[in-house]
Amino acid sequence: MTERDWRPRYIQVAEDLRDQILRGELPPGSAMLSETDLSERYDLSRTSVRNAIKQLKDWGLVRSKQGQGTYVRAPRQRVERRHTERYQWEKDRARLGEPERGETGATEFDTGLDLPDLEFRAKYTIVEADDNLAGIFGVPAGTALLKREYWTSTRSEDSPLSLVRSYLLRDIVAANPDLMDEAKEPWPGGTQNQLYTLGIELETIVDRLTARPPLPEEADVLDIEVGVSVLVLHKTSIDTQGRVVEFSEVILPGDRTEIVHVTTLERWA
Amino acid sequence: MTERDWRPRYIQVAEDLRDQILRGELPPGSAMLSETDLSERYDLSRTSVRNAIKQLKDWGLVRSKQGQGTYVRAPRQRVERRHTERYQWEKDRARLGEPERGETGATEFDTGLDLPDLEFRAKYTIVEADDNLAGIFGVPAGTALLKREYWTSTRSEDSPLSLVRSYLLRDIVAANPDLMDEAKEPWPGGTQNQLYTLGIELETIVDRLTARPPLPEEADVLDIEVGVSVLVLHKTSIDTQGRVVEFSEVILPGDRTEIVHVTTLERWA
DNA sequence: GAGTGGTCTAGACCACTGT
DNA sequence: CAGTGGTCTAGACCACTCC
Repeated sequence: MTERDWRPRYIQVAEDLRDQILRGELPPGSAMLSETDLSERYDLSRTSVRNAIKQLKDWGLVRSKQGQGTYVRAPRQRVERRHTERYQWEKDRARLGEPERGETGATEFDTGLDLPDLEFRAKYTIVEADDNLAGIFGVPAGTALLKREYWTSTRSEDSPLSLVRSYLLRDIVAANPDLMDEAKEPWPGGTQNQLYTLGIELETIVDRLTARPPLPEEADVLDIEVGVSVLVLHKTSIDTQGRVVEFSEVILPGDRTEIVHVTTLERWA
Repeated sequence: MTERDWRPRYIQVAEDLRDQILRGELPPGSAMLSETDLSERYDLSRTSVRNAIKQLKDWGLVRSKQGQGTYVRAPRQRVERRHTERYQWEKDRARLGEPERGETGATEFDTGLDLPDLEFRAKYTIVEADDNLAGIFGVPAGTALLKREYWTSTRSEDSPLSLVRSYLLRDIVAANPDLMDEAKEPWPGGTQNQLYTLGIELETIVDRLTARPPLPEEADVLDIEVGVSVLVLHKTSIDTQGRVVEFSEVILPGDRTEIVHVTTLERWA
């Protein structure tokens, strides 16, 4: 750390520690000096040192555990979600019989993931459409919807890869009682196959993407610091008749998710 | 604020103020009580009150100005980036003559925005490809690249909508000296038209999206708090011969940007 | 000059984790 | 138990803005 710097001391400390982490002197998983040690080391009060550590948390570089210490975060396994290909792939398989679908070896569902070792929990409820959902589906507010919530994770890690809230019109789904039974999840073939059993063919899927800091409960469930961002995906599925048949909100941890979209352009003559 | 709560006082204060903001009792733009006033009001030290305010900043709800006060942030105008349509639209116009392109009334370029009142600054430099860029373009490390940096904003607001770092192979671009002159920006017709003057036709565009907290300098330039997220878009443009001809990194403020991708599925027979 | 937020100190007690 | 981070206090001085 250089002398004579006009910036706040705690920022200088934060940057010094950041550089140590980025240079690999403080490898992922290693413990930092304790706050009291750091305050001696940098000749600062513990409050200022905590300020510096707060910065590092906001940058997503460290995490603290009460009673233990502060550790350098390991860059976690990043997961690619190739939406363009995935949606078509799911559609291609939606009409196949269950054996063929099973043979793909993939647990296919809403998240677009096809890792072989996925695990998830589901919860179904019936809710009434609020103004926002009513607008999306083009139905009156108060219309009954089937709300499906998913917590998806890989078996190897316990922190979920995604949180999903998915909505379907109850009156449409009711034609196949199996679809209203959360115990039937994971449905082999995914949502598009579920819709196929109702005679619905999807034609268009619209992804809308934003980023924001996680809500406290999301940070908790996804096992991320408040200083890490989440991707918010609003996915609208439209069938061949132009009806909105499904809407889902997917919350993804920004530090481990990469969403891929491929646009193929028409050739010039 | 209810009595008897096991959570930290500063969190309770933050939530109390958050609720006041969400209920509209503290409208956007209004000043909050000063830190000293708040510490009297809640019977807490100024440090704890500052802790609460830090929370509100992390949630993106308020901003402080030294010497003035702390103000409720106005929810900013959200900008939609409809990538799927945009890329094709840009390609359709790339071959038109300049008059026709001008007639569309849009300043078209890399960001995918077509607001009529866009303003931006550009900076061109020649750099050598690092390992990462070399891998993307499939060229040896050290190959000369034209690096173009853009700061885009609307004329009505002074905070930029996006930061763009775009890379092109210098040896390809050199065929048209106009393209290496930053004073020629904004190029009517955008990047696809620039490439057209070199005889290059794009066929595929790959968008890769992630979210993370902003770096300090990004937060500064985009005028967002460190507690607000940014969307990071890595866009790779591939021509009809499968060559990567452009790579760009776009930084977008997560609180005002929504990226839209439309996937059209093939019809069942 | 008065008031604001930004930084910083030198303490204190607590909850939690290890041994 | 000792050591850790989490919370909190009651001060202080500073840079900045507005009047």
